[in-house]
Parts: sequence; structure tokens; C-alpha cells
Amino acid sequence: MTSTLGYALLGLLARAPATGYDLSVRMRRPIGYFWSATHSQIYPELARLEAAGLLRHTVVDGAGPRPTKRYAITDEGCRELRDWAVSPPEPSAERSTTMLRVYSQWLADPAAAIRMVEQVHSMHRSRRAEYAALEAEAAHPDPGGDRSAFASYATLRAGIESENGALRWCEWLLDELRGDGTGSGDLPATPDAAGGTYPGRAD
Amino acid sequence: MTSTLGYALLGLLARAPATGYDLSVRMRRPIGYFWSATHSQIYPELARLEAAGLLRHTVVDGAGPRPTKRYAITDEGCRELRDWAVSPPEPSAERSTTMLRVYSQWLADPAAAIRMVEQVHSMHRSRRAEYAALEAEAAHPDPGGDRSAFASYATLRAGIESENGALRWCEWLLDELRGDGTGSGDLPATPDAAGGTYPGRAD
DNA sequence: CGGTCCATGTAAGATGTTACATGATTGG
DNA sequence: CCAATCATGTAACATCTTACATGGACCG
Repeated sequence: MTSTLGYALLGLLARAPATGYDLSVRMRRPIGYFWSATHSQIYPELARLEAAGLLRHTVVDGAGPRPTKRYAITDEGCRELRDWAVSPPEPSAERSTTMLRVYSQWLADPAAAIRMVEQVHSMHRSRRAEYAALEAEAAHPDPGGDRSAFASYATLRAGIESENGALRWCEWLLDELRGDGTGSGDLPATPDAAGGTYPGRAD
Repeated sequence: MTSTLGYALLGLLARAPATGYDLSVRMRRPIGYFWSATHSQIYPELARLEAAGLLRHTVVDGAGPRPTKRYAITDEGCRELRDWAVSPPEPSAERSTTMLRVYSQWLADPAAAIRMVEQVHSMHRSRRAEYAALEAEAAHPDPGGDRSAFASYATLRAGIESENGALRWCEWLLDELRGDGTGSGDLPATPDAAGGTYPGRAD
């Protein structure tokens, strides 16, 4: 019944009440580092959630031509969100246009392919730097303490992990494409792990 | 003009001609390990690509009630795919319902949260095993040799990387949630890296 | 006086999911 | 005989993106 976007909004409102505008600003960049939406999705969804009794709004002073609404989650909303949060996760289909491009780069000039992968690499570097800065701010919350702060931190760690993995992959691929490959087939060690740890291997 | 799905189909057809059915079977599981689609998307898209001159079909013998069509990519299709493959990648919005769930798990019973993360963990383990088996089959193609085989291999490596990162994250989170945390804040070394290497850290 | 921020909404279009529909062949 | 596989399509629905629309306040 409730959409994924709905749960994203409930997740934010469970932490603090907010206006639709507040929510749309926060969701321009991914929330929990793994979801995003625009205001044109958010406003209708808030109305639907309220009709379902999961939210309530009060009109407050604001700058817009229409009344400014501050939304708060209801007890029913909390319950529904809580149940969804621990319900069995569906096997999510990963999607990446970048990977699709790489899949067909064998058709193109090798130099052009390398340039494209370099761009991907630098995008991941700056994204990781962003996340690393956020991590430095919040330090490492105790899972037994403020649980909502720890949950935010856990999704941030996942973002950093995922950027580290992407960076390692880019560096491996660039080595291969440039012909610097040592022939071992292993991924290279990365000398510049700024922020976010590169964890050790098993052996 | 051409959709992402269109490029996914062109990417497969650039390797070998195929029927819509073939394509739909291959795309039930992600192609290049990072895209998927169902037959109801694929058939109309094939018609559109053909109308745009990027594909051509011949009718062949087959079992269906309608004529079975074998599609092949045209030179124009190859050119368009090639250009797209090395064009600047857009910053992709990552989406994960699992992460959204984790973001709100602080509302729920800790034991239920742990059970849910354990399920995520085991899903990633089996996915990685699947990928590792595929990797063992293909070994490590030379980037200077069959370039299309190497491109497939590169996307498979990305899939393995991403599974390794997800597994490491699950294991860290489970330690934290169970209260086994050493307090170092670092991710733990993982003792059971089956298939797919866990690469070394920088220092 | 022009641009940005606040603040909310609608509408049109692209894309993705789920269900409906047909019908022959093969294997248990 | 029932189910799965081969093989192609349409229709309804949900979701996401992009553009249109309004209007006050503040800053340069």
C-alpha cells in the first residue's frame, strides 16, 4: 500500500517534523545515502500518507503563496514504518548505466574508454571525500546509545564502503586498460585511502 | 532519444543476434550484472529500435503462435552504441530499499533488526558465490585479446567487488548490533572470503 | 530590477511492473 | 493430463523525471 518513497519520508519524519520543502531539500541528495526524490514526487506523496493516517500536518508561517504545512508522523505511521524496516528484504535489482557503458566499450577506441573510466573514477573520489567529511563530523556513535544516530551512521558507512569498492574497481580497470597489469589478476592495493578505511583482507 | 534499456539490448545484440525471447531470458538476471528487464518492456523496445534503424530482424522457425524474429544490430546501431558507451557518465542516484530499511530500524526491536540484517547478509553471500562460480569459468581474459569478453569480465568483477563490500558492511553492522564491537570503529577482517578476492588495505 | 531562496502544487511524459492473452511442443 | 518451455504481444498501473505555474522576501 505505502510506496518506498513513502517509507523514505516517514523515515525522515520519524526523526523530526518537517515541511514538504524541508524534505525535498534533504532528498535532493540521497537520504541515508541510498534514496532520492524531487518535490514534485514528495508533495502528492505527503497528501497520500496523510490520507492514510500516517502523518498529520499543522499550518505554520511561511514564505510561499500557499499555506506552509509542517508534517509530523503519527503513532500509526511509526508502527507501519517500524514493521516495514525489519520485514524481509526483497532481492533488489542493481542498476548502473555506467556498468552498461563499460559492457559495450569494447566497440570504441581504447583511449576514449580510458578517459571515460577516469571520469567515473574522479566522480567516486569526490563522492567519497564528501562522505568522509560527514563521517569525521559525526564520529562513531554507540549502537546502544542514540539508535537513530547510529542508523544514520550505518548507512553512511555503507556509502563509504560502496565508494571504496567502486574506486578499487576503477583503479584495477584502468591498470588493465593501460596495459600496466602485472598479470596477477588481483586487484591492486590503493595507496591513497583518504577518509573511510580500506579494510584488511582475510588471509 | 534511445533509452537506457535500448542500449542494454544493443549491447547484447552487438555480441550476437538473438530473439526477443533470448534477450528476455538473459535480462531476467542482470546483464553485465547491473541491469535487468522483463519481456513486456523488451518487445516494444525492440520495435522502437528497429524503427530507428538500429536493428533489423529476420523471421525464423520457432514455437510461438506469432512469427519468431531474430534481431541483429545494424552498423548505425553499432555506431550509436559505441558513442554512448564512452560518453560522459551522469552521476547516478544510488537506490537501495535495504538501506532505507536500516535507516529506520532504530524504531524496532533490536533482535528483529539483527534477523533482518542476517537475511541481507545471506543473500549477498549466495549472490557472491554465484558470481565467483562464473568468474572461475571464464578465468581472466586479456584486455588486449577478445575485448568483448574482457568487458563482460570487468562488469562481473564489479559485481564481485560490490558483493564483497556489502558483505563486509553486513558483518561490521552485525558485530555492532550484537555488541561484539571491539570499540575500534574499524571494519573487521573477514575470515571466509570464498571466491572473489578481498583486496589488501593501503597501509 | 533581476536572481535566488522560500514554499507549494499540477501536468505531461518516460520508464518499470504486473497481469492478461494465445498456442504449439515436450516431459513427468 | 498437467506443467513447463518456447515465443510474442497488449493493457493497466505505479513510479520517476521534467516542465509549468504562482508569489512574497531579500540581496546586490
